[in-house]
Amino acid sequence: MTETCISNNCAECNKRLDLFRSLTDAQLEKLNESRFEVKFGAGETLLKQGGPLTHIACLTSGLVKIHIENQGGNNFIMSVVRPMTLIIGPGFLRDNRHHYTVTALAESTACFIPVEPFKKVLEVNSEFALDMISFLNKKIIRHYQNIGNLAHKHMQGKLAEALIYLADDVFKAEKFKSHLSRQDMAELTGMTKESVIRVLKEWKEEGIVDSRSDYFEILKKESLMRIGRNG
Amino acid sequence: MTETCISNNCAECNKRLDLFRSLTDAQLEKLNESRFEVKFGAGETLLKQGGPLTHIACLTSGLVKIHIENQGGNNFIMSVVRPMTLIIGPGFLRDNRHHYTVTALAESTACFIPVEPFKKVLEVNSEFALDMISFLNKKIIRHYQNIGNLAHKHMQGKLAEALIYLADDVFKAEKFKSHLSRQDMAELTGMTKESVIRVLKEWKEEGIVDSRSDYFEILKKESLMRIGRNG
DNA sequence: CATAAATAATGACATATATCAATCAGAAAT
DNA sequence: ATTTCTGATTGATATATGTCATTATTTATG
Repeated sequence: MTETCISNNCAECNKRLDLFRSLTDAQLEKLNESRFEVKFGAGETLLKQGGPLTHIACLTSGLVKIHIENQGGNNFIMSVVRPMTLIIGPGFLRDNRHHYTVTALAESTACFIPVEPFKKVLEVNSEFALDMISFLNKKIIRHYQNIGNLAHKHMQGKLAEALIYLADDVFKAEKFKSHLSRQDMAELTGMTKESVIRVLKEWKEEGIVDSRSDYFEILKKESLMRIGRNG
Repeated sequence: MTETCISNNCAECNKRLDLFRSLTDAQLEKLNESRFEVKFGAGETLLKQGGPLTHIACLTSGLVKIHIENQGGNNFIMSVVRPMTLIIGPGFLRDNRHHYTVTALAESTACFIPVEPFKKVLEVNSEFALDMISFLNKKIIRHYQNIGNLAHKHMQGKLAEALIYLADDVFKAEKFKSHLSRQDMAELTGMTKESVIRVLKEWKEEGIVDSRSDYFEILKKESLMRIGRNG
């Protein structure tokens, strides 16, 4: 472990990343050599859209949102990311710029690895390269969901899909503390915060979803899934 | 050339694909061995969402749309694809299903290559694998545009972005015959066909875009880009 | 050429959702 | 405990866009 490391998660983080399962010890070591960890407070920016993509990041603790910023301050939250997830933007092997911003939702730590050694390892380990392609394809499938939701669904459908995404893919529980404000929920769904509030109120009255600030509990999963499906 | 080949494009198509630039002759031959070509009429389906992803496709002539189908018949057109483009969906190395449908907009021919030899070549040629990652990242960047447009832009902004996409990325000209119906334009932008018609009429009166059925001519590119940017 | 069919265009109307302004509640600070 | 501040909530209103019905235009067909 290098002395730049802050948390004891860090030494192990590469080994625990599923995407790195095919790496040899020597290859892991190559990545670890130049790795360092940084701590972020809630609201702080880990990576900035438009900025240079010099490192890949791995969240080791906390919670972050990945969002694209439009002109006019209109954000869209692409995903909410928990620890042990690799963050590598589509600028990699393209323009080497960030195409999204990553912001901490809670106090978080992230491990940074320069792209060069990462690229070198991809070049010599084809199994890893295929895993990387699979990893990107998974992200693309998720984008299709986003696009399908935004293109034609009504508020209820979009919010239902967002809550199911948080429950199933992010927090893996029916009750969770999201660390997301109403404004964040709006940016996750492409609605306004007022509309989020109104739909949430409606569902609380109907006993479908209970919510208090950033805490959510899905009470009638089936109903919510039906609302999501039917738009 | 195998005897299943119909057009003389086919024998050369792999060599002309930019993505295949790093392949050796032997690797190209490996892909060519099991390659075959199929002809499609306008409106016919090349690949069906949900169906098995057994082959990758390369459009050799014509024009196709790649679209995702929602329950309730709500489509969204992700991209319009011209010849010499590889079509490989995100089900590759994941669930081996198609996550979108590909439909011919005009009479088209496509070359099909089984995924297995393709995967084998990826395994032995790391430069090719990196090119593949770059190719996927390019698609992801395009998805971000789609998402940004759908999340917060008004009709004029969305339609402007769509026309600029067609002019710059697909047809590479300010005048083009799109082969897209008003319904297709609606599905490309997440609007209704009536709204597309109304905005197009408005722009014809203002001299920004001229249009007759599936023919478009962008007259004031600057204005259109401003509309697209400001939403 | 005449007819049918499909697609495009128009207009009237409904409604979902954004916008704006005001109030409320809980957290943080003094 | 009191004040301050931020975010949540509510309500009134405006408006963008969808829906539906009708007519026009183009394309296909016998």
